[in-house]
Amino acid sequence: MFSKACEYAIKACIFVAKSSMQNNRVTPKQIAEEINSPVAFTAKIMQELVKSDLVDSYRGAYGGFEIDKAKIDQISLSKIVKVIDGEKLYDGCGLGLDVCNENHPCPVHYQYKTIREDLKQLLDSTNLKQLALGIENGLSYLKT
Amino acid sequence: MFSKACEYAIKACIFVAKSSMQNNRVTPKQIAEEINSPVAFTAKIMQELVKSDLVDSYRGAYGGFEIDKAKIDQISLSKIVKVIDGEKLYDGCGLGLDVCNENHPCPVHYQYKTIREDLKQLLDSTNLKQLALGIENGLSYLKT
DNA sequence: TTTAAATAAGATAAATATATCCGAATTAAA
DNA sequence: TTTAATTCGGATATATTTATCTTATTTAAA
Ligand code: SF4
Ligand code: SF4
Repeated sequence: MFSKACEYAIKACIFVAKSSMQNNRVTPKQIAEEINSPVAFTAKIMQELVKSDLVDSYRGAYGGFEIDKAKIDQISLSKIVKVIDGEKLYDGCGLGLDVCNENHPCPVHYQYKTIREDLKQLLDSTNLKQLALGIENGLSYLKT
Repeated sequence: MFSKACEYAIKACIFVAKSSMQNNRVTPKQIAEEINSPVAFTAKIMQELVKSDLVDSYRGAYGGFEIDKAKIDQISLSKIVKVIDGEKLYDGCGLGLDVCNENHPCPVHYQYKTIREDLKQLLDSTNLKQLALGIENGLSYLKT
């Protein structure tokens, strides 16, 4: 479904969001510890998220990553997925045809279409605030 | 969604099924031509499908691949996907937690669960006969 | 029995995804 | 101004996926 990098990105964002709601910046080391991921790889992914303006970073002592509190409920899963995995889950073909439209459908088009629509809907309508609250309330977990 | 190998496998099976319905065996070269895939890689994938008993192969002159006509509507997409990509799409976690169940859900569990159920349902209920007929009737295409 | 056409199998290569390492730049505080 | 903590960027390493090549084996028909 998602690439490993994207899984890490989603979990990292949830943790950074939760921390930011508590006014704490976090380091790659803390993130990796919290989501059970390789530190350096996670740091690389954070850089992409920063470049794409989903996360803010501050260098130097007492620095780290944070997300503007006012933006936390504006960041949907789809924004994160698009930054890391691109658009293919979003509008790619179930069977990877180059040309992919209603007039030239692949064999699974009719079955797959509604599922892709539902997935889009899910990714668009789920934001970091909801997910961070889920973690805070013990309804869900970032690692085993 | 699916790996490249799995996309080729699905398309190849559809083409073999369609050909078998017309009593024609097909070679890897014909398959690759028809689904726009690399010949040798496609041949490797066909071997896995044969080993898993989804496809029959016949060596030597006038040989090739075919699917028992009586079995074509018994082969669901889920069987093919499981052979090539394994169970992870089927029961893996949206965010790749090692432990994945209702009591210890990942953050997207509640949103993702129904989509995964729908996808399962789709893969289980769609069989090669339906898909092959779709191609035959010009309702869908195997390549661009 | 010979030949040509075909799959099977194993080795190898190329491309991509995942992961690590290190030095440079930045910054707040002592 | 020095130090320690931090991100940034580039280089490198490893693993996995995708793709190719080469040889052996099988088989139907001539
Ligand atoms: S399912 Fe439909 S939209 Fe998706 S690739 Fe196939 S034809 Fe294109
Ligand atoms: S979505 Fe649910 S079932 Fe899937 S990995 Fe997450 S917790 Fe597990």
